Amino acid sequence: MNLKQLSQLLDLSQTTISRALNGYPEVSEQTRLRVLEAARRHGYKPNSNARKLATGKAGSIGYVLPVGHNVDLDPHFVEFLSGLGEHALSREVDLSLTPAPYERESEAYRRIAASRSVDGIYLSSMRNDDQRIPLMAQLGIPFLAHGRALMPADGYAYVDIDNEGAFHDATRLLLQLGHRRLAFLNGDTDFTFALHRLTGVKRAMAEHGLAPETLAHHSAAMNEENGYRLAMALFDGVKAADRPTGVLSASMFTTLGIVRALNQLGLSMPDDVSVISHDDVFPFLKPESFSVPLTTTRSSIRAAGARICERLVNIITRLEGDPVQEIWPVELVVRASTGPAPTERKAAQAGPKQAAE
Amino acid sequence: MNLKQLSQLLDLSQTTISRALNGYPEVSEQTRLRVLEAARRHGYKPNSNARKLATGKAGSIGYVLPVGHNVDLDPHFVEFLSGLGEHALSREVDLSLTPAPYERESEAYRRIAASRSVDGIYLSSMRNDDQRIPLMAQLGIPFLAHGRALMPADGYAYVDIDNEGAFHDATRLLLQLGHRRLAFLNGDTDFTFALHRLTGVKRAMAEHGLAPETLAHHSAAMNEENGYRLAMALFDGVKAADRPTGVLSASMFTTLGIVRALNQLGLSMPDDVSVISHDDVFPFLKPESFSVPLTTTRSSIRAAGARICERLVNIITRLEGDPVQEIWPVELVVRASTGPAPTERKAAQAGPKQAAE
DNA sequence: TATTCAAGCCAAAGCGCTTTGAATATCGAT
DNA sequence: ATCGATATTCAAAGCGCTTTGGCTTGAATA
Repeated sequence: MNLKQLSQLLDLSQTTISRALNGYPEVSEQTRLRVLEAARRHGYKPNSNARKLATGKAGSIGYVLPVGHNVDLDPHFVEFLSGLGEHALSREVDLSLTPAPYERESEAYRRIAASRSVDGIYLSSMRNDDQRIPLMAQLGIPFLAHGRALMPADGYAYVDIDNEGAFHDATRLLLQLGHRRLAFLNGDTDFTFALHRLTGVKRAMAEHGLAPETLAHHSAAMNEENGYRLAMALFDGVKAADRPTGVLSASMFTTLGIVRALNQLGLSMPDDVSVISHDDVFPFLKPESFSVPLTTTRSSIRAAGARICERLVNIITRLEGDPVQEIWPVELVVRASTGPAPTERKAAQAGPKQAAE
Repeated sequence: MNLKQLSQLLDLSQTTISRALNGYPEVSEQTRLRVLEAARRHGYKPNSNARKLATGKAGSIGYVLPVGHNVDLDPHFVEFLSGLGEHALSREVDLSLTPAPYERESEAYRRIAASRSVDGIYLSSMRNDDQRIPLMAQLGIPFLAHGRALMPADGYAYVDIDNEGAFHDATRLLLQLGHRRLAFLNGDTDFTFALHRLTGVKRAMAEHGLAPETLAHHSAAMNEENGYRLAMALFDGVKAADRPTGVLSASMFTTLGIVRALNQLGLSMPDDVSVISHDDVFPFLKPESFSVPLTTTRSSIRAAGARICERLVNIITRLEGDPVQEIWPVELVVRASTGPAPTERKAAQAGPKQAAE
């Protein structure tokens, strides 16, 4: 059933039907009802491609899905998607995923832009010197970044969280608890968020007079395996006086690995080691779901998804004019995985003594 | 830049340009080269909506994304998506996600079908009496299910894994190891896969002369929390003679919770309890990533994603005629989390004695 | 030399919608 | 009875592509 057939059926022009269906005022209420009813009865839905061609609107948001053998879409994405989807629902937009290998990413963006298959593009996993930002500007397609690049710091719209602040505060907590030997199992520093976090950690250390070189910093993909491997390297066979007592972890999965390593080595949390993890608020893996509930820097990636959808739609409909940079504060939630540094505790038990380190 | 402009530029008809670009033979090689070169230089890409309208092909696969407050998209989806995306890339199709709350799911499918915005639909999370199968047939849109429904068992195309066989084999292993008190922390039995698995477990038990009522079976969403909660209910404060010695777990996340509970209760794996988990092969959480490497029933959900994309494209292009039901075997991978039942071991140590139970 | 045929190109007709500009009907006010 | 305003409807022109059917060539065939 298409417009023409329906119009013949009702003995009305296509114009009137189209207007009736799309809520234009220049249609009598009686006609509109008749049209609506007939459309419903015959299950008429406008052909979306024809409509898109006629209006020039795609009614969808685009995303380039990174694929390839070394690329693992991580579980963050699914949470993000949930948030996006929730909001997209209320705005009646679809999400269009275009798979592309990382090497041919820009080609994919160009194709999407030139073929006008989407109204706007959402960017994620921002890198330090992200080429996509100038590209988007050049292609003249509305876009919104989740996270920011380091280099072209301004002039484009993004939603990000305060990664630096979060890890600054987390580090400060460890320092306040007396920890002096810190480790940071960071994500891949090709990504800006990882660099921001590192900056936060170092800033807090500097504020407490600690040399940045004393930080054991490791950068790797955020998964269980790497968490375990790096934690083992940090703790296994290292004598107590030399090993870190405070560990910062970039993701819940990394933390899963850290905890396994600690368990295996018979080190306890927080007595031997305090751990603070970043938590993107996964419903399937919560900080309470650890043998010792984790102290975390918490920021819902799902909420970010919803917000990004909202803003991207606004950008597309030109409700949002000048590019807005939005940075969300991150909450530090103290649970049981953090405690006084071992030396501190010992000192406290033994009575006044020299300060640690 | 559109077709018309390009055609004027080259002083050729739109027809010829279109043919040259789409690889039709009735264009001289020389002309084709000229067209290709000009298109590249001016960055011409056909408007995808116009092309879709003209051809009636959408060049994309549709998926209805379940959203809502009680619906958590789980990490399985992201793995599945990776597989799908990898294959989609080679076939040059996009993936179109339409968010919809579960209650208004069928409306979403109807809209997608009527508006012809996609060429085919992929269905997942199949339920026992899944309404979508008759709906799809009624709407006359090509589709492929990941998993199957219980009721209309035939007449539609699906890719599924042999859940029954997998859990049968896993159960048999436990029984062969002498376990007699079994527990199964299953997924939500609204879903067919969960029912199939239960059937597998019971069949193996029957084969070994065990009454199905002796199985401690619990059905819940597959996450860490439920794994922990149910395992605690099973083991906490229950005397050794009464508690299960063999546990089957529906997912790695559930298992994460089970392991936490066992650790907390001081029960060891596999000495006190043997555990077999289903493993969908997540790159971010592997069976080796447990304090005791897990025995698993393994089936890559990513591979299923790739295969489903492949077959769906075949169905769309009518390369695949009659609906094919494809059921993948599942591998049982024995690692360290399974061992002889405690009573068996004791009996073996103490010399010949009566058989367990 | 006349005929046939393939190669290469084109004009125009859709695809199914939205939207412009114009036509008609209605009605109170003149 | 006339006019302008208002409400309602319509025919037709796109949107940018693909595809049908036909038109020229020039070479091969008879």
